[in-house]
Amino acid sequence: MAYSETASRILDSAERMARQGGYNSFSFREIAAEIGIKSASVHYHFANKEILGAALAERYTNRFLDGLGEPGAEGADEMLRRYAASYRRALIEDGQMCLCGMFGAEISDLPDPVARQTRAFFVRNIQWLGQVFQARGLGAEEAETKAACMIAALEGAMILSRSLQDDTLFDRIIEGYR
Amino acid sequence: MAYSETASRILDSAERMARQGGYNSFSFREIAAEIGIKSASVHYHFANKEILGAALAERYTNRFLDGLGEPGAEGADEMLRRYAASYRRALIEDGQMCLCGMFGAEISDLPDPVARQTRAFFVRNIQWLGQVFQARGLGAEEAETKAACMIAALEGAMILSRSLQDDTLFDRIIEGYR
DNA sequence: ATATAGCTACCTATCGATAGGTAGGCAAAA
DNA sequence: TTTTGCCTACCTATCGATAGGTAGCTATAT
Repeated sequence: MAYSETASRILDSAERMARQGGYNSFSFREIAAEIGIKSASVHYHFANKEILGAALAERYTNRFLDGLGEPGAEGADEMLRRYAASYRRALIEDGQMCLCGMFGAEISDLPDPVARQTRAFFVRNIQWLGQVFQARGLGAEEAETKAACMIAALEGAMILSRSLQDDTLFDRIIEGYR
Repeated sequence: MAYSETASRILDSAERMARQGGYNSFSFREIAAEIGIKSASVHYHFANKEILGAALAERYTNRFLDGLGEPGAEGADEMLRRYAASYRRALIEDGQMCLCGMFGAEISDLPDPVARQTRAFFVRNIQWLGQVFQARGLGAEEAETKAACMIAALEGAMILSRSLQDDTLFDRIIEGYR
């Protein structure tokens, strides 16, 4: 899906808000005010909130996986290091939570299309990381469990580091994965 | 703080909603409707939302730590097993997120009193678990990092298991800690 | 014993602000 | 001439919060 200039700016704005306070923290009005249009015009680009929310999660997932490249592009150790570095960038450079970590926490209250896209983020990430762990010689099942372990640790590390306002905590937590 | 019958029911109701959808997902009106009083009466017990939110996090933290007992009550391995089991209960029996994991994810959007109580949850949990890891012979600093690691893994495991609607995933993720 | 005063735990009614969402118009581009 | 992208001008529902009132209990003072 290629988004127009305005649609992209809507998504940028919504993503920033959602990564700070979750699904209920972005609104058509606030997005519109931020990018300089009217809230009715936001509805022109995204008919309703669940469509916007699902688009948010989908774009985030695609960008995230694109940023990772192919799981076999380099040696397994290097790919694991890269994976952790992606989360580190999201936390330290953007100063924000992982969008799908946030949505995942509140998933039971999300409209179905948003919940489905959120699940897709985790499924695709487990697959990607699972391939890296398989390259390290693990069986398919064990590799997926290891992948889920690492993703859980990274999402949790983001929550703790942000809560305690201590970026070095994130680094110390993920030290085993670098 | 000892709460009256009604105040406790308000907290119960708000906690359930907050653990599903975060800080913005509980409202005075909905709580009131659920327990059979008017929203103005909820304000009688908790003057405003940030006071209610902070009380929520404080009660949750106290209950959680009370449920754990003293970190030196049994051997370190047993205490670690108990700690993980507390999260498992919250997830599997209640079918809900950790309240402070949820608040932690959205901490940058929370009123200060709520954010402070949320931080207190993590600080006190790291201290508790840190003592267990020290009992295993680790130095104070290393023990606290290990503690943060484990808490991060558990909070993350809750998010993944709930998102993917797979309770067995939680167990597989925390297998190393049991 | 009774009047006074204050507290508790609710109520009704309403406030301004904000939420998501819609109908219909208008100007420029295709 | 139709589509695109925005606008004005609304709507209904809900938000947190407040004002003012009431029934019933308790404690003190007369």
